[in-house]
Amino acid sequence: MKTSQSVGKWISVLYRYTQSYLKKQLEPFHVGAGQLPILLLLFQKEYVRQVDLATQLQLDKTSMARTINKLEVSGYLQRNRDDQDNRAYNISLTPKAAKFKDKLVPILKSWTHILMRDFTQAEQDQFIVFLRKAAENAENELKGDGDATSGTSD
Amino acid sequence: MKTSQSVGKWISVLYRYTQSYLKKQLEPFHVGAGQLPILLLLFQKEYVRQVDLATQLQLDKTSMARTINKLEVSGYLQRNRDDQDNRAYNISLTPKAAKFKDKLVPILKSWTHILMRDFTQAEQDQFIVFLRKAAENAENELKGDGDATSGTSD
DNA sequence: ATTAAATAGTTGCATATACAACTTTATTAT
DNA sequence: ATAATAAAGTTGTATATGCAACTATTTAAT
Repeated sequence: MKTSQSVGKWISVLYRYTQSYLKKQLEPFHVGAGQLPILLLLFQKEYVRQVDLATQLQLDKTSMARTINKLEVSGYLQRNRDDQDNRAYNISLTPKAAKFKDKLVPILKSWTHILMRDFTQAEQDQFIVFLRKAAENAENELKGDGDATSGTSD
Repeated sequence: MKTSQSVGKWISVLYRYTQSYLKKQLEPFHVGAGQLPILLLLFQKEYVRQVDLATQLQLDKTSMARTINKLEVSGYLQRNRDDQDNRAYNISLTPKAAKFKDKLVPILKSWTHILMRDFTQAEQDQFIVFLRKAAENAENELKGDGDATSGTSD
């Protein structure tokens, strides 16, 4: 099998399909697909500093700034200056966002369900293991992990 | 394991890391990551109609139009009106693109190697099977039904 | 304390991409 | 043949995202 190209290709396809599906499903709520990860994280944390959102979601901080801005304008988030650090914002959900949770979670589950059709539970788990491992490998490469020796052999 | 969110998340992370890596590697050649799939396809087909490029790469035709335009401006592609159909363009590589192949392929391979570090060959194959299957499931959902059995060629 | 260096955020600019609406050509149906 | 419909491409507009450069603060160094 010609692995060289396929991984990237299918990841790209899956990414775009996912964006497309979520965009459509989320239309009634005036939320974009890119905004979801923030909400999801905040369903669990109460409040998080903006920079930490970027780090934890592995997004550029400038993208984060803009995405948060959209969510604030549409009334899902609020920003408060951190008492300790006057540069930082603490981001937290509004009641509107809390109420939205019950709509959002099923949408996400439905998409996962669609993607994983005909996967056994074991396969699903294995798939996720692969994805995480690949992501970790990617991250080690991009933030210089030093050992870049394995390069182009094949 | 919490599958519901993870698949989408890691796909997104992998997609973005891939774009980032390729962008950097391709900088010297003035080619963007989004332009690669077209070149790769044309390394194998001599010429392809614009609309077929979009279909085969599973990209929107308007995105395709713009991407092809960039590649034409930077001298990698040429468009010729189809003799039979005066609406259609046949897209083909320029010599510049042909020469670029020797640089491009290793870059792609290196990224795959990075992602697949510590994967056995069997795991790599399995991973690809999962990705394709998920993509097929997604496609079946988004385009109601239809033939997602692109199979064989990649 | 002052200054230098690091951090949190923002803005400008660029790429990748999709959807809707539109133009130009082809194809089909009557 | 005509009209109606479909297909190939393009343009306007919007989202998601990253990098460089910049501002405002905080922290570390001397």
